[in-house]
Amino acid sequence: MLFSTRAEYGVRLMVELGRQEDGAPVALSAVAESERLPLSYLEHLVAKLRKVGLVESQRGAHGGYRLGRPADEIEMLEVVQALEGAIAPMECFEPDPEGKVFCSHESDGDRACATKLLWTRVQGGVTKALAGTTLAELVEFAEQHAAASSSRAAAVNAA
Amino acid sequence: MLFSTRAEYGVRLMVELGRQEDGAPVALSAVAESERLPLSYLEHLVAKLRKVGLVESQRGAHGGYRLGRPADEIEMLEVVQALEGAIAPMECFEPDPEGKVFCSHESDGDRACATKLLWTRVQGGVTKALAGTTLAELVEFAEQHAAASSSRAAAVNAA
DNA sequence: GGGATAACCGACCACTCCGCTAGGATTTAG
DNA sequence: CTAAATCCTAGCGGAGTGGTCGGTTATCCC
Repeated sequence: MLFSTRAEYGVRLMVELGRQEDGAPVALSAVAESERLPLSYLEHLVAKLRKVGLVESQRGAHGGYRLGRPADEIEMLEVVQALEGAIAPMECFEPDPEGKVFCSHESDGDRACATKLLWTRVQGGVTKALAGTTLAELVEFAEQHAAASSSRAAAVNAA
Repeated sequence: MLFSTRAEYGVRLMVELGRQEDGAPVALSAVAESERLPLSYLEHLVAKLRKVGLVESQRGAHGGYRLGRPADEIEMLEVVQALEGAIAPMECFEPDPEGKVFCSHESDGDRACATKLLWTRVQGGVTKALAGTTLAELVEFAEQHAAASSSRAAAVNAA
């Protein structure tokens, strides 16, 4: 398993927030119910997203969460990084501030990291996939899926 | 961390075997020493590689392991899969026999997997990177690195 | 044949992380 | 004031990681 459920749940949460096109905040309990996820666990995840500004919160009654930015300006790389921590294929890979990867064994002198070539490529593939996908895409995908599903349901009800 | 040390150690092992161009088997203890890895742990890893035919073993004195095929016919995807199990970005992704991904929540009817789009792309990126790299490439990379390292050492000795 | 060498095999173990719960404190709308 | 919501910290059971250990089998060399 490349990622844990934190990424899965967190992304689902972000999509759910993204579907709320007006700025009204969505209560976490609503998300928990519609996605059938444990509320108290979601609280931990949303805290991570809030810390990096991906979501904003409004406390008190009728409060909730909303996106910190428009969905089409949110790369999924940021989301997953906030939830899972830095994306590194291997223990010895420390994330360089500027996208580049760095192997902490490198200074060992001997050929410690023949594997660096491989992990660098893997990391490139992952970050490219994540950075190349915006939240808006996922929201649209979900919307289509929901429409298809509800029209199926309507057909069943009609029959 | 995308992968555990199993992949790291296992790949290092494969590279080490690949550097032995003649068919002579390499004792695991030799690999363990030159890569500074625990021998008894390597035994478990090499067992997985043997089970899928990536390496062959010769028992008894002067025995050891050799590659099951030429290094340039070994995709790293196979190696990593043998070591880490099927590459799936998320719990619900079951590996289809034919490269395609399949989400086990899909039949839920509701929009369970808006995230499928994202994980599919991620998985594509990873498998592409892994499948597009052969063991031969890594062996060559290690050889260059070793050459540079030893020539540096020679320079130091000469000075 | 008898060592020595090395692949095999299975059990076990400490530790960490994941997924989740519990309980409370704080803020805010009505 | 009170209900609803965010926020915060602590803990916890289970699973997986990263090994270790002891023993068994196969093979070469003398």
